[in-house]
Amino acid sequence: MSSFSKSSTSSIYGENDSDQLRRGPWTLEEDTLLIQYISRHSEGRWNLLAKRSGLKRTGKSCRLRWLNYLKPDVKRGNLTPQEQMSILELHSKWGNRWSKIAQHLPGRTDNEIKNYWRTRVQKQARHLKIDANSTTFQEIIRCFWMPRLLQKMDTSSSSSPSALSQNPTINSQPFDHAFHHQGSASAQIISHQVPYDRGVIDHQELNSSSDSEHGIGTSTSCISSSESMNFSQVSQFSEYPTGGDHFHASNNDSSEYNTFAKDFCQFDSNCYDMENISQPETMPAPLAGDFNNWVQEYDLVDNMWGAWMNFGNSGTHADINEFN
DNA sequence: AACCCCGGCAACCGCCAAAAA
DNA sequence: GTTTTTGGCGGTTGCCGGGGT
Repeated sequence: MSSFSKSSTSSIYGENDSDQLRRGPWTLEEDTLLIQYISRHSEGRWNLLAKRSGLKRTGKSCRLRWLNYLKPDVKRGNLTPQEQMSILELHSKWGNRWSKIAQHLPGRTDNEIKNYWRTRVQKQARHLKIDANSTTFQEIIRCFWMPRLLQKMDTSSSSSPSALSQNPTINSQPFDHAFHHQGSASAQIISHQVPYDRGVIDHQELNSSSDSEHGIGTSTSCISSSESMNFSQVSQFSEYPTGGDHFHASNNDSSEYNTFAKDFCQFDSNCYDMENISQPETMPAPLAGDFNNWVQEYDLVDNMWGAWMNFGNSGTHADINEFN
């Protein structure tokens, strides 16, 4: 149990001098005190501020409260698709450099971005039983999640040029091109972009596509990094079959496939939930027990399944045509 | 209605680097 | 040049509200 809960479950003040600092949630009075003090003396010198303002808080606590909550330009509310897109893209470049990422999202704090990543993005990784920092998951984000956001961005700004082109942090061209020239359904984008039926990966293409300076979408290949094709992460997919034989189970008799399908559909629905949009009519979620029909109509899941098989087969590619 | 579970988020902690003494 | 203080960062915790049973 943390010291925070200790103080909050008993008394907010301790027994001795050093414990006379308040902890836990801020009250309206404390917020007012802090705002008033900063309006008169400006921010900074947080320890001094804590002493002189009359707040029984540490300087660090005051700073945190101000920067993450009280500061006037702190933007509150749900992250827009554009902001989500930026986070995904910038995190792929910089990793957990939350403050650096936050600098590119005006009004958003590093804490908020960190929370978004942990509660939303990592949740998807857990559903798919993948390490959120793995190359594989990054590819899934790039191939699956980002096109959804692009779709949302474009539909929400239909009167203006492509929403993506308005985001300076994203190299929009390839996705933009894919979006406008391959149809609006994300399933189409994905099925065209994912070369899962390729047994050999073009490493020249891989190298160009993993150009970190340009970030996402610099290639039409979704399984793009050479690292991801080393199959060194097979152990991560131990719950999924590693033999090519399983892939023939396009009928309902493959429990492994069904497990994968369930997880994938959960991932899918979570993506929709996250963006607060409804699934397009062109790609409805499959009904329970009707998954195979859905698969045959929309080649989304079997593409992903093919990807698993590619990983699991150590390079022996699965023939996704067997599905259709 | 009561209980449980879970996700979101505010706030804390430890560590480290830069600035100040 | 050394020590102390301050500020910033990333990781973690636990409260709280909503939904499900």
